[in-house]
Amino acid sequence: MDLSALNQPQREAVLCVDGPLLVLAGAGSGKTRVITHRIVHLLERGAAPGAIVALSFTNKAADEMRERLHKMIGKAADELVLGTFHSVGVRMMRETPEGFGVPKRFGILDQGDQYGLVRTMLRDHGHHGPGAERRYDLGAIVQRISLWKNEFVSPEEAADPRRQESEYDQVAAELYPAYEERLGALGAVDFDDLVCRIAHRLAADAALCAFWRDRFHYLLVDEYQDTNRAQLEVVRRLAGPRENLCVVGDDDQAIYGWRGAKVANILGFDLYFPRARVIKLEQNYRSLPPILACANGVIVNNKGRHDKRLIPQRRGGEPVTVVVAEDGEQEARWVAGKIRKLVVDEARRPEEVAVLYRSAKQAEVIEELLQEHGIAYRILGGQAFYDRKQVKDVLAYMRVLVTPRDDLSVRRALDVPSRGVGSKTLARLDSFAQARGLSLLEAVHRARELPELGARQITALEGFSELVRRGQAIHHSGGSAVGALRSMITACGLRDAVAHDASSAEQASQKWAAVEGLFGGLERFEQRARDRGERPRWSDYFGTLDKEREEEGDQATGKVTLTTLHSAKGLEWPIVFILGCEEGTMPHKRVAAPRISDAIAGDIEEERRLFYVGITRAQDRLFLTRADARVERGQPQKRLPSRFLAELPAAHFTVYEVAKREALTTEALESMADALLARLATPG
DNA sequence: CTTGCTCTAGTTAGG
DNA sequence: CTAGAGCAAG
Repeated sequence: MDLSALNQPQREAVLCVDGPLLVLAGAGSGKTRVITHRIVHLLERGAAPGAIVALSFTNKAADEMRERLHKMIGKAADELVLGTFHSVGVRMMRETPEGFGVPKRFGILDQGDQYGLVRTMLRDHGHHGPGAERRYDLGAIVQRISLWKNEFVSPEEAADPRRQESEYDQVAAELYPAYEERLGALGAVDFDDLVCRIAHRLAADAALCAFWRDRFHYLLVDEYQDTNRAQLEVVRRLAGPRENLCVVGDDDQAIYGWRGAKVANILGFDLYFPRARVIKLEQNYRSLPPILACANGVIVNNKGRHDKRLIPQRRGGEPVTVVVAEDGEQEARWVAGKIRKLVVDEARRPEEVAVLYRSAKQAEVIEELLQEHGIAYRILGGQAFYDRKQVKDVLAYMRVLVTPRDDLSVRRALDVPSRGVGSKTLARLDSFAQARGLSLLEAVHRARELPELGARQITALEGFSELVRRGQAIHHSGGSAVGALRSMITACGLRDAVAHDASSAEQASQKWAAVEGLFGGLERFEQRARDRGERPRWSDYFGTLDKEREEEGDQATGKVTLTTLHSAKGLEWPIVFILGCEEGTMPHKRVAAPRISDAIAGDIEEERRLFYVGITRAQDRLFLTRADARVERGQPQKRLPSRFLAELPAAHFTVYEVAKREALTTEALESMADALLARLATPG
């Protein structure tokens, strides 16, 4: 392998294969390159591809890694164990289910199921519904249970009054054992189990641990600053005394403390692995010097961190621009106008531009304006396509069609659109099915046999039963499953229900557009299978929904990116805007004013890291915008500049005030540009 | 069981 | 201001 493209510390990180290694990889320091080269190096030294495990946090990151390796080593890349902690966890559990104490075919609860479970448990325990003196935030309860599991706090320990600081801790501790029991009864695990159960069992079962240690000889962990306690434990157990472990991360980019990540894992790496070697990658190839000066100037204000800084490898560059607008509207107009100038006048490609913000809602205004200006955009973060209610509903129908024994999906389909089948009827069907060992759908087909059901309910259930039979008839007679799905969806009136729920015609068509997008994805999948002369394997489709979205629906080319700061991590653009650099937004006000439902207190240093992550996304030009006032909850509010702006080194930024007059000038320019464009667009 | 009114909260994400 | 959730009436 050619190592000449690497700098000295990068080369060391690639070659240092014995013992534990911590690579502190600053933003833009060529981290991915180190990981891929290291893997290739291991292979060249004779490691079996299947013995190399590289763990990451998202499927997307894992796929990108595999893609890069594919280019370097070809087919051998397919044998590497590259995946998320969770996906590798599933893989291990499927292979040795008895070792991990799960049934051969265990189910995995998604967040919706999990919430549903906790909701009913709250009710059963009298904390919800009539007579309850308090309404609990479901998410806060679920989060606590999740955090406990990941920190190996047993239900008994959680119930210890000494560790209960709020009412929420009490209620969560009360439900925790019942929740675990219920999971067991369902033969299912939740996402947390995919990691913490692995940790538990590897610790408790020496033979099992030996088996997996023998399989996985070389461990790599990416984004190590995001690992939690359970993930650390999995890594330790798998590494064993051999400690052939390389972790890569950046404590300055730790922004997931609120979901249980422990910066201590990376800060105290040498405590857990005393033999550890530490290599710092500080040379930054991404950004121009003023941007890095700002990044360094901000991040040095944090206390608990590894001492390091970003050293520019590029030259030149303009100072960072701090843009001050009078209000949120003006801020948005200025940004959108600037983007248009960049794209129209300076011929920058839209994909070179990104707009970053703290919370997903901030995208709306920009979105609108970009639409007005006819500039294409894509939105990262926020609610994922497959999490949207309409999409989930239609997907439930699809599952009823192709995997009719999937009770959860039957339940969901039965519920939407409303057809007069509520919780009572469902409970009766459930016990009927349970008693005879039937699936829920079979019980629905035999609704007539249930004497306790009302005539209305029976009619409704028979309607549903008929709907499904027709769909299945089309599907099984060799017709298109998606065609069958379409006819079911049309017949059941889901579209009307969506229209009815929406608050405007525009919103209705937006929501339905998501459904059409899903149909499109399903059709392409079906078509591809046909092209190969096979029957579509829907279980594969359901298993790779996210990838489908990435490949089909989310092409970045020709589009400006709008994203939350969190989702921006790991990405980069030539031109970056960061909106709302104000107290209350960044740092977010909830950090200063926590709630009793907050399981983890906010952390000002984490907010600073988030800002730092934003800054370091920019390659060439960076605009930090803020408004002096903003409409909040319908009322205008005065806003103060973010304290982080005061940390920028004076020599490396300039302030640009969007005065009223200039805003007018901007608009005047815009309308001139419009006129010009219109003339250009008209032939002759 | 569904509908419509009232109340409340309003960060960040992923498997 | 607005979306989602809970509650009381049809």
